[in-house]
Amino acid sequence: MRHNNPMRLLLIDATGYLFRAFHAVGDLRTKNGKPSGALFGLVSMLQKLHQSQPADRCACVMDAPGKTFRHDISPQYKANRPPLNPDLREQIEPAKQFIKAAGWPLVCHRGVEADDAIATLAQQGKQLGMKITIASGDKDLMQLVDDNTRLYDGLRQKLYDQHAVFEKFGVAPEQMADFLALTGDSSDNIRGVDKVGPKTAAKWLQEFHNIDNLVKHARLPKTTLAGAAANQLRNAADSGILTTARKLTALNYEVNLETAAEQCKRAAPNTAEWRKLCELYEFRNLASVWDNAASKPPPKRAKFETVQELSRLKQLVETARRKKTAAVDVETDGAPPMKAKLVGFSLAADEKNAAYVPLAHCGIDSAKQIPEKKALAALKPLLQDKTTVKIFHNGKYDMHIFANYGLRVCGAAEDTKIAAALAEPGKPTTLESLAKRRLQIDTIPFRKVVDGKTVKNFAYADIKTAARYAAEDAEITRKLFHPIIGELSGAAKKLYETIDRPLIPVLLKMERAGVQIDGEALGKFAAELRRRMKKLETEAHNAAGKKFNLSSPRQLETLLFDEIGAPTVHKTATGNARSTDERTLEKLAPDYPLARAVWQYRTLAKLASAYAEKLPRMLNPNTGRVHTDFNQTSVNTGRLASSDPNLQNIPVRTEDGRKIRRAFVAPPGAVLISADYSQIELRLMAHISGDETLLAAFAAGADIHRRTAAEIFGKTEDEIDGGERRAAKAINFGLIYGMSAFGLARAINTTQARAAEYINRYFSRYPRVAEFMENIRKEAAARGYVETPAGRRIPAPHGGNPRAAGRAAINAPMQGGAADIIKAAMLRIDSFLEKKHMQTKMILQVHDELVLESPAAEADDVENALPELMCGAAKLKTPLEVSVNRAQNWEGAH
DNA sequence: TGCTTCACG
DNA sequence: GACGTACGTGAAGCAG
Repeated sequence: MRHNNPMRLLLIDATGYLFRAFHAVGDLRTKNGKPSGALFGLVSMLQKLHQSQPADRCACVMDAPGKTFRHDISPQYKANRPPLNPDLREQIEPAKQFIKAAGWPLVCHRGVEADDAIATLAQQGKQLGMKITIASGDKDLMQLVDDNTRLYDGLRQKLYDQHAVFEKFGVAPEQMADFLALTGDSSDNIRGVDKVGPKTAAKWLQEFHNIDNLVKHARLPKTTLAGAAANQLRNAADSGILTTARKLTALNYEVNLETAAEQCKRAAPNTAEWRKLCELYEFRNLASVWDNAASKPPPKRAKFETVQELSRLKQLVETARRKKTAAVDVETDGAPPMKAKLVGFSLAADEKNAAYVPLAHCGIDSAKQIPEKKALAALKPLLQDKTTVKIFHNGKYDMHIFANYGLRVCGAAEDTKIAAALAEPGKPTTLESLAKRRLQIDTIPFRKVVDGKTVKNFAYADIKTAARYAAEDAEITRKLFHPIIGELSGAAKKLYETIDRPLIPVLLKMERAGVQIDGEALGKFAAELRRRMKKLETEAHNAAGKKFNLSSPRQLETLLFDEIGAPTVHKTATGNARSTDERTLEKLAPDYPLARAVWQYRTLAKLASAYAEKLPRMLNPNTGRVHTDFNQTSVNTGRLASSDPNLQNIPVRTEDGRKIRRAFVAPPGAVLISADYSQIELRLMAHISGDETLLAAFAAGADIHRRTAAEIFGKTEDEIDGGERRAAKAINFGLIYGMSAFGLARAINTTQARAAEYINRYFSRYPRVAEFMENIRKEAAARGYVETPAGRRIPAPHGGNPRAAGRAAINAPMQGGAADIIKAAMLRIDSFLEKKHMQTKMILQVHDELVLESPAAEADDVENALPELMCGAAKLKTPLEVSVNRAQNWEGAH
């Protein structure tokens, strides 16, 4: 037995996955009609399992035809199963072929159910001291969980240990067989005790531990087990139903298998066979999954060097220019991009060498560093060489740093982070994770170099350690470039070359331009907010009868629900607490002064701390402006995200909130111009669905909500009242999110039945929209992704709540499509401003809105040009519409 | 670090 | 029969 480093055994319930995939993926077929959905689901799951649950031994276990010992116990066992779907049956044999081609040991024996084979292998593994993971979603297998055995539900990505089993069922794993016998199992046609469901079964087993003891107590003359369920328990015990059920739910740990757990070694994948199968079933994305890991040797590592002589740096620059490619990476003191100081840079000038050039390290080893000015002067010809490709990973950051030193990056620049986000949408794009995933290289973690304590920032790292880390970053970036770029094809390649890559310098300009903030006005407003908060705090303390922290949901929960006795409105998302969110407080406000005071306090607290006080602190002392960071890869749908500070969530909905927006100002002699797309996501829905009624409404330039109301309420637009228009607006809004009757009912404060009726009427008036919703759900499940009209792939969530996944799939093409369009518009606007040599600058993007700062003399020309620049960014079946306004501040320009 | 809440489109 | 309940973010403040 190995104690320190136990062997890991992975047992996969392949039959279970095949069945679940068959229902989850839906009707996917090859072009000549062979069903392939279940296979696709199973094979992708197996491949993911292999990565997420690494193991020394593993087995794919499948059911085999034939009667088992359970049929001898009860002839009814599984007798209620409908006949196997022929499409599913057809996929069982190919599933085995895929498993074999991947090199996984396959365990499949006539007369042995997968569950029992897994139990037997797990038992063997335990005796050998292995750590066991069972990959299955089947609750029958929960009984195998113990100190060394976990169950992993790959579809839901949930790992069950003893604690998690108890959490879910209310019983320990070793009680699961009793639990299932009591509740019965309709899918296996096991009759349990009538009137006993999971709650009662768990309650009984918590008190009496097992069935024998439970039945014993149930038969005592003075038993506490009374009521209908207890009577049924005695009946089931008397009639033998319970004994039979218990025999059926117990797993058999001793079935005959030809393979022992110890021998379940994974063989090398047969990549030729695998490719053949993938071609046959048209799984293009899966064909090459084994190529990287198995057949390719780990890449040769570069030689790392520290450059402390100017002449050597010049040599490297020459090499890079001769090679026409260089990977470049900067190291800084970690300050925000506009303020950060350069500490050093690294350069991978060819495949074999990666160099680090320390510039501003401050330890005892720092004497021999090339003077910063000389080093940058030597680097400049490379950064500005139009014929040499500069490869960065998140190049916008490096460009900021160089720009801080007056150095512009010109000519071809590539970005492995942006490219990776398009090549493998949804996967992490950090250098570290790409190195691991694509090159099988474990990089030195940044934390190992800069721990934040003894080494405050990169400048304090000793040069040797710093060089190893930094040179590696350049090496990895260079190694990643060709494979990632090579993988981009079709729409992804076009998006990279024409949208996402050219957007980098545009975003760089926007961030560097920043936005002017009236700090003084914000300071005054903050003081006012604090005064109003103080009053509300006193009110709340009086209402509560004691002092407490109004910002603590925990304290408020106790006060409101336990001490004051307000009714719970709803639980929090995790189900751990009674929510005190806005919805709750609003509901309780009329009856509970405490709720009303905290509700108002919260609103003000948010405005004060997140905006009125935060924004002036974010002013850059050099520029006197606020500079955000636009992130191109953090949103799966392709939207931009803004952070440090986030300028995409500046308040607008309330009067107090708009005061914040009023502090976003144009400098003297300039104006702010805001241009926003009207209903862009709804227009995309019209475009994608092709619904003629909806397209016609947009083509006619109708008030879309009024028109929708007229359609669903069967009236003319003139007859529509305010309430009806509001309802229609909520529906239009909800459509984009894949609404449910529940959600709509809540949004417009009506009954679920009425909301369902509205939705039905909508779909009968706009049938192609209903079709689109259904198709996109299916497509997401079948392919694992959906696409925007420009072909940007957005991964569909898998596992978790399938309804939520469907909604995300509906939303993605519209949210992502709008993002593609506004990005294209930004590029057009940037080119326009450059061509006209204008001083006007784009400064903000808020998903469907662009904000520009324009000298008064240019404002008319810009305002006139914007509609065409933005509306011409995409050709849709419906016209795009933009509204443009200008003012001295952002609020006024809206 | 995770949870809760809340600002935006 | 319970559960959860519109999509996508970033950030603050609390509590452990």
